[in-house]
Amino acid sequence: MSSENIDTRTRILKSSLELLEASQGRGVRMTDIAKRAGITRQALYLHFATRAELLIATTHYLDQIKGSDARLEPSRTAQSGIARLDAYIEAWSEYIPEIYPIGKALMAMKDTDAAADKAWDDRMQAMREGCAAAILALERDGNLSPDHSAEDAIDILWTMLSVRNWEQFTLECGWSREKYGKTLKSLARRVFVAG
Amino acid sequence: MSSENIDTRTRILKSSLELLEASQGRGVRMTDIAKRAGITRQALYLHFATRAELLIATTHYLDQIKGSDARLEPSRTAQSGIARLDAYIEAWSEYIPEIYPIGKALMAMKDTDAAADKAWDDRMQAMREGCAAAILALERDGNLSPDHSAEDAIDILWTMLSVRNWEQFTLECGWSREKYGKTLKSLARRVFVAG
DNA sequence: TTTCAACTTGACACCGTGTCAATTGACATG
DNA sequence: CATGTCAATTGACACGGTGTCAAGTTGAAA
Repeated sequence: MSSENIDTRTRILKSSLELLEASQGRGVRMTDIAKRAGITRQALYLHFATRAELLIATTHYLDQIKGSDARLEPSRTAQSGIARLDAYIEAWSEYIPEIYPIGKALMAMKDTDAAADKAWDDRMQAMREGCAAAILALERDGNLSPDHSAEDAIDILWTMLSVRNWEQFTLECGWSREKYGKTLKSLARRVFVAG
Repeated sequence: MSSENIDTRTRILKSSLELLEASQGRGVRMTDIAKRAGITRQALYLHFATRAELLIATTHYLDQIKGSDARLEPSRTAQSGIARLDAYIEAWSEYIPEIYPIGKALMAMKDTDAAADKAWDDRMQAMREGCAAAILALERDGNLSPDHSAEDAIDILWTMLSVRNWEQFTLECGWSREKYGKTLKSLARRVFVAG
């Protein structure tokens, strides 16, 4: 096994991520992660104080190995507000499936664990920045529909692009990634672009 | 106390509902419900086999006392597809805040309890019928935007009106009930009505 | 050869759900 | 009055999952 001399902490994060991905974030216990990392459950606590902390560390690990969060950036280079909106939705639709499993696990703890709640909220707040940037660019171009204030438009885009919505479209309605991306882009144009 | 000779089952349901409403569906335990109903936790199980079953019964109790579900009907009498869409969104925006607390509790069990999962899914499937009726009426009028097939439009409306979205708009974005209703109606027109 | 850190073993606490057996108290019926 | 029934009580326990603790092992570095 190539993974034998990897440092333990990393092996834990890798195991955590693999299990979460395999189960779409549902039903992954500390025991399972420990087993897969080749250590005891108790040893997990030598590296992470709580399950929430481990889950949060797993998101950072994911970002680090996939550079996922960086991929949300390129939309900033787009010229027009419309292009920026499109680019952002495209990037986001690639990104969601990757964080979904770990996001799901974190969301499941929202109600009982303040740390998990905050960690996920922070992520969603960061994603809101991207929505705001797109809407503001649209406004600057004079292309924002007069139906909504910029603030409202941001709320709407942010909600349209929520992970819960992605979950419903893909998992419940059976939409493909392509259909999701294509439809949300068209929806966003229709809702936010004037005329 | 006027509630003393009410039949126990009803007293339990009443307590369950009150506690769920008071806490917005979060952290209500069997013990709490029993205490409020004036019986022991164990006695709860003489009336309901599981927590999920009690929660589900609570939704029926809520429908019964508030006649909430019936209020989703009047949109059927509306003339045009557009009026129907409006009426449905209006009724729904009145309805959501009422079922939200118990819905929240049910949703929290989705991942671990199959019965709760199914019960909530059934509700959402019923609500989808309303969405379908509105979209189909719009299509019959020749007013459905050519951007979407009827099926896609139903998926989209259904997701737009999801409880999770309502939660985000009102709880996270701080929208009032009126703003929610008004904005969703305007959004729906813009997205679904041709021209 | 000692020392230290990482890890193991095994036990235990806490919470919330669900279960069970034995008991109590009220009420109805013969 | 005795008997039975029914709803509820008391007290105990199981289970699953998280988190904790004390004592022991192992391997590598100093």
